[in-house]
Amino acid sequence: MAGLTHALHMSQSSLEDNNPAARGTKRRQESRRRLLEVARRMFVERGYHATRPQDITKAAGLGHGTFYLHFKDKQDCFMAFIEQAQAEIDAAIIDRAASAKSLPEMVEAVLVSIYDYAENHPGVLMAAMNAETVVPADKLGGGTLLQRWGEKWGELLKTQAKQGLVAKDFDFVIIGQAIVGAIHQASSFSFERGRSRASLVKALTQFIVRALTPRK
Amino acid sequence: MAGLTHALHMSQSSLEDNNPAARGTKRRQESRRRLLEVARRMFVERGYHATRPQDITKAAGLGHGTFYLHFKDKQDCFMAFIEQAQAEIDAAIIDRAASAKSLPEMVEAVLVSIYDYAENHPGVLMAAMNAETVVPADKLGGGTLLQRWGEKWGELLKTQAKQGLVAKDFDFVIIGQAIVGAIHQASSFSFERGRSRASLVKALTQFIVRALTPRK
Amino acid sequence: MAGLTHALHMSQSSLEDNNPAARGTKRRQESRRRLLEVARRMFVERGYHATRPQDITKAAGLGHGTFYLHFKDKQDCFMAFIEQAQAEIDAAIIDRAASAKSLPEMVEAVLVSIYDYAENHPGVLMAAMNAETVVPADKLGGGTLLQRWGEKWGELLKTQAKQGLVAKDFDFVIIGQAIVGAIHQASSFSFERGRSRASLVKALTQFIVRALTPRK
Amino acid sequence: MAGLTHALHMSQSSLEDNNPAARGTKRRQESRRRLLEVARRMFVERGYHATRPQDITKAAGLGHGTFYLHFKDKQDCFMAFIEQAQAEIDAAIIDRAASAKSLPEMVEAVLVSIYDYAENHPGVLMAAMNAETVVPADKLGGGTLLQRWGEKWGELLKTQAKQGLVAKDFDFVIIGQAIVGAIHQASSFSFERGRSRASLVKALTQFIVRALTPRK
DNA sequence: GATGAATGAGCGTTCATTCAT
DNA sequence: CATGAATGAACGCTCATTCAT
Repeated sequence: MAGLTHALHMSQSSLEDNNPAARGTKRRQESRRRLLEVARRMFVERGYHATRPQDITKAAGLGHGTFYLHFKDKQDCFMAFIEQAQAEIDAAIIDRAASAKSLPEMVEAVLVSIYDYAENHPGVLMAAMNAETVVPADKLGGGTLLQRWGEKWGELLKTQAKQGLVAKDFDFVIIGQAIVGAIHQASSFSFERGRSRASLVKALTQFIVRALTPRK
Repeated sequence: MAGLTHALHMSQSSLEDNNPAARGTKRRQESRRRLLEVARRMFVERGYHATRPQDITKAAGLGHGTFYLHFKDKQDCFMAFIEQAQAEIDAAIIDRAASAKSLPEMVEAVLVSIYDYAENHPGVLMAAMNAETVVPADKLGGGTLLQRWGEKWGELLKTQAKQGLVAKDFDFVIIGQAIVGAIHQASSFSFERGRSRASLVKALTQFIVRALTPRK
Repeated sequence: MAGLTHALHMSQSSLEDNNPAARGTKRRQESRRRLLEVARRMFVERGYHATRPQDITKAAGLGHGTFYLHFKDKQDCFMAFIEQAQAEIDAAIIDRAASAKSLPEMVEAVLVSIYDYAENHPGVLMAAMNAETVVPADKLGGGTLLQRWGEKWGELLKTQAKQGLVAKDFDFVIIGQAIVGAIHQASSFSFERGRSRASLVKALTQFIVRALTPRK
Repeated sequence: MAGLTHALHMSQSSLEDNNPAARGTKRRQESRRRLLEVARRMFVERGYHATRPQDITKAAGLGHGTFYLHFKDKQDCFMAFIEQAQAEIDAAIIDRAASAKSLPEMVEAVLVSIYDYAENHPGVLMAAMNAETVVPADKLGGGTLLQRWGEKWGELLKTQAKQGLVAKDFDFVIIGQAIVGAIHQASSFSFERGRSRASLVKALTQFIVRALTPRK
């Protein structure tokens, strides 16, 4: 499963800046942290359009203008949130998937980690996935979160195919997308309908494994 | 394929009004038709937030106030558009899927009809699918378009399973969602990347059929 | 003196619009008139930067938004005021100058009419003259008010020179500017210092006439 | 030409402070000097309203707060610039005019020195002349730059008249203003239109000398 | 003396909606 | 039935200034 570990290392730029001058003082960093924390909560709970910079700063206990000390504008703040969230999500899923030993195990590991993340950070996953409905898409690093996941799945499956664990006659680029699409839609549905996580994991694993496993 | 034909008969409320007084004259109906036509084009091209009622009425050659003669508010207009679009999309897909004779044929028929629709009505499908990012979700009839499609697929597969055309040991509710999710994501990706429609149809059909076909 | 009568016919576009559709209803016209009237007063009394669109609409007894129904933005409103004022000033001065029979008479007529206008519309003349400190200059029609006046004086003097009323060996383009500059500065000074109008008119006429009159 | 040499000795207050405590260290003086240098450049290039204290301190390589260590507020800084500029301009013009031997020579000397200064310090002259459109006029020492120049011209001409070099029957207070007005307007026009400096100097000298020279 | 993060009143502007005509 | 002028709450954002460090 090592294939998953060459994770995405993108868009960390605004998360940490090694230039000591730009990194800012402790106070500055603390303000930014609080703003981003509040912004995250509000973007998730109310959505982008219903969240005003004023609301964010007020809830963070700061003045209106402070917002623009840390973010170019509202959109910039949203993107900082999205990048943070996507990095976090990627990390959470990769950590678990990396330890998987077989195809079923991997599918399960990914599903479980997604489910865990979604439970522990309600709404964040969905916000991250719908980021491109708010920001002109090309401003986000390399397409949708789902698309990037799909690409990783594709690469991963290609590797697995070489080892004979997955049928070789697939268009892995498309199949990668198909799988993450299946996971996404089935998961949102299950989650929303309050269905048991176990049944979801079982059904999806079964579906994906059957599709991919090579036949004699 | 009859399973698919009990289409959605929901939320027609604002499409036709049975109150004889309000049903209106020819002129009234004509105004509404033009408004909705323009609204559809604008919602698709510019998005919900970038479309103002003024823009719609102006492009329709009507006065601003006329908008509120036909729609309670902007959201109501958007929902009318969404309902119209969803009905249209459902119809377009059902028509073609209904004639399929086997699982592969059906998968292909659905894919082809989706692709055709998307090509002939650029943006409409995506707008319809992202409707819930604009309207509080519970106001839309019975969840997401994708969810409803997933439910239909589920029912359909259950029927097919009884006939032995599909493996019986699936949780069809979840698998229905998984399939439409796979289709959606793989399709958007292919479409966006300008990949050939044939390769998409082939890959997706292969994937879905392998997953579902019962093994000896 | 007919030279002065081919007055400037520029930038009337926003003062009156012959397109019946755009001309608007009586109510619309009335609103615009009131806005412009108040705007004029405020721009003159407080200056451009200290006048907020809100102040204008409030004093005009209208809602904030109404401002933007009639003017693209604050600057557009200012320019409408400037154009109105300049047209008015031009008219006021031309009317009187047109009846002059000799050089001294003409100088006096112009001075008197400027003085009259300045007294009856306090501040307007200065606002009109300093318009280019507020608007990027090239957006105003053909340079400064003073420059345009200077050009007219130049043309006028050229005509007079041909008739032998004015010395022929002048660079009339520059002299035109010099004269209006002299008038402007001497007038503002006199006006501000509360000096008698008669002494101003006498001194300036004397100065200009002596400079221009041909010697034997 | 001694008349011109009793230059303006006003409003030096913020240029040097005789309070020994506040006069400050070398470092302090150096900071102020740099701020004023940058401020001057920016006020000239961008104008008062488009220049923020932040821009000044940043370009000067100082912290934002430092600005208020040296200037009460933005307006105070602007006035310091204006006073500096006016003193500089006065000096530049007086130096040259002081050596003139006759009326034509003097007029020419003044024109040449103004032109030279304007070329060597682009925009400064204009900024200095329009200072009162930015600062409430009465805060500037003794009226407009142009007015003060006009007053000096008046005094000068009175002296010349006593010597019989200039006609005696003028209201020199007004004529002084008229002359600087003529110079200002003709010069700005020529400068802006890219006309030759020689033709300007010739035309203006001719005009002024003819007006003032006593007749037999 | 110097700093720069923080401030918040205030800016110009938009737009969904109303209502007199 | 249709109109379009009018509305005003609300928006995202700026910037001269303060003050704790």
